[in-house]
Amino acid sequence: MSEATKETTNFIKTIIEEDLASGKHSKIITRFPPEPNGYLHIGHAKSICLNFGIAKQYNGTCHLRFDDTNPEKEETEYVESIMNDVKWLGFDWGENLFYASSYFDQLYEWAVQMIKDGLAFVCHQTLEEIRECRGTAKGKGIESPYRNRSVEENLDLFEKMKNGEFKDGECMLRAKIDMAHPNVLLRDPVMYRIKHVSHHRTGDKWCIYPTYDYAHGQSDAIENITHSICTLEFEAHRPLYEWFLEAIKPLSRPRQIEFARLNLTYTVMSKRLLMKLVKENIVNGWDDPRMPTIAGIRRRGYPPEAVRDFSERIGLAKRESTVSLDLLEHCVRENLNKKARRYMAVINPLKVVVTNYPEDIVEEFDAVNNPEDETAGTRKVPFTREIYIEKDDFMEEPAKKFHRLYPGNEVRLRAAYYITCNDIIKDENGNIVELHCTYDPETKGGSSPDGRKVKGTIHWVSASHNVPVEARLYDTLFKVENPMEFGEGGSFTDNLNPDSLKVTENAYAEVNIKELPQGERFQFERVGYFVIDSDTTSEKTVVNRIVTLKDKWARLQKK
RNA sequence: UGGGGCGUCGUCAAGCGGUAAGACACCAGGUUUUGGUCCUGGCAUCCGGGGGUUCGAAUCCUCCCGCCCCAGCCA
Repeated sequence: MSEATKETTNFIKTIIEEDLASGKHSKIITRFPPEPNGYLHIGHAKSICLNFGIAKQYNGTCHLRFDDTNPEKEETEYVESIMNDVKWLGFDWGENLFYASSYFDQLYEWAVQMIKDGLAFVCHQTLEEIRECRGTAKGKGIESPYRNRSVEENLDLFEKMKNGEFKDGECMLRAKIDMAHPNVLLRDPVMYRIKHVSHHRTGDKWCIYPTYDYAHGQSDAIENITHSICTLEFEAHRPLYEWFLEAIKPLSRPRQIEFARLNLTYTVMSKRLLMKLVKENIVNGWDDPRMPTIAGIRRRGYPPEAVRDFSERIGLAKRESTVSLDLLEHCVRENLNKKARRYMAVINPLKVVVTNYPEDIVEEFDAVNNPEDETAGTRKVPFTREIYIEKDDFMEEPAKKFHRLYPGNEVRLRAAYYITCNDIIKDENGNIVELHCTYDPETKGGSSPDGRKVKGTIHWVSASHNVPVEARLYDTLFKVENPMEFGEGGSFTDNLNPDSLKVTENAYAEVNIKELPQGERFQFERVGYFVIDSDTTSEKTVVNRIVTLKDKWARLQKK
């Protein structure tokens, strides 16, 4: 079950294996090329795992390259968060940290060469003129009147562009391809635009910046990338990617391969929409545990190994798809089940007085830390006459097949004693405020010498020896599988789940919780997996629910 | 309607001419000091649809249908 032994195959790995077998490549080099203009999300995690995973599997390398060709949107803050996220996922780019902006000189030289070869020209058309001349999808385009300028004039003009002699948008460098090409991207695409804007790395050195199409393939070539893996929407760009490579003829010829990006049920993945959730304070920042951002799932408590496992299990193909959140949660549970220690906590307390138990005694029981891992050992849990149990674990009038606590029934308190419910104490409004039970001293530790069976085992916390916790119970941010399905004139925010976060009022956990460091993941038995949140202080312990346990009883009740 | 892609179980996804892997979900049982975990069994006579080629097709040919991407000086 370990992730390392569970590697599957996919069409990209097949291509790589063929290239290795044929001798086309002896070393595989991939790259993860984020634009530093936003936070990474789990969709990026798929790409990161793919690119770094392939490099690892085939003894190659994977570069981290910031695709920073548009200074208007990019910031250093983002490059830091991106590096942090990649590291958290467990990948290491070693010495291979690059920036497209490092290649601006080389890119410029190549552009000059292209002008000399008659493959590029400076165009003075306006934005509107370009748009009109590009033609419609079915009609042909019209050539720019500047298309046939002489090499000398183009060289002179391009130099002036670089030297800042033109205003933003006044002119640009275009590739000379074919205005009648059926693929509109090949109708003399823009290579350089003028932006008198400081760049986060090159400062004011440049006022002309290369476009994605002109920069990406060449950056791949400079880094000797063998397989340039990107998402489906770039498929139509591939002919252009190859055209530039053919025009420039760099030593290295990378190959672009496209795959379908990840979509997940009950969430949205677009940067624009995630930005809106943050900007409008619908969530509490980029690292809100309900966000699909890497920062969000990290704070939520998802283990990076589970994310990697998920990434491997979803497979890879070219057909667009939406993966069920169930699979991600399954990966998280599977990972945590084996690693997370168990503790007890009562989320919604109901007081129980064990009437035949001495008043001034505190007994300590040994509780198993993790039934899946013997080496995890045991811990001491204090037991007293007054305890809390979960409200849901008691029913005055038991439903069918309910085998927890109800009048006259005996249940096991996990790791402690068997108790039987004798009395229900209610307030003037008829609300149950307290239960009176009796325990059987012979059942110490949770088993009876006579071997009698109890059907239910419930968790509990001492009413006097505990630590109050603020438990943040997270659910999906949206209440429907596809948040983008909304009515006319509506918005994806119409599908927000009003119960995506519930904060407990008076939850109590066993004292051992106090020792756990921030970021520690564990299970509250029978409740779910939790993590110590960064909002925890010496006065207040805050825990986030990572994921619930599967609940067969809840399913039974629905029937 | 121009160009580029894609259509296999509820959701992902193998399969590449020899008679539909696997995972998640779901259903039914068993074990159990977590109604958790674990274990056992079930779950596409059928591969978007129609024709054709072939002893034999999800895999080849053909026509049709559906969905996605492309008209930023974004990536």
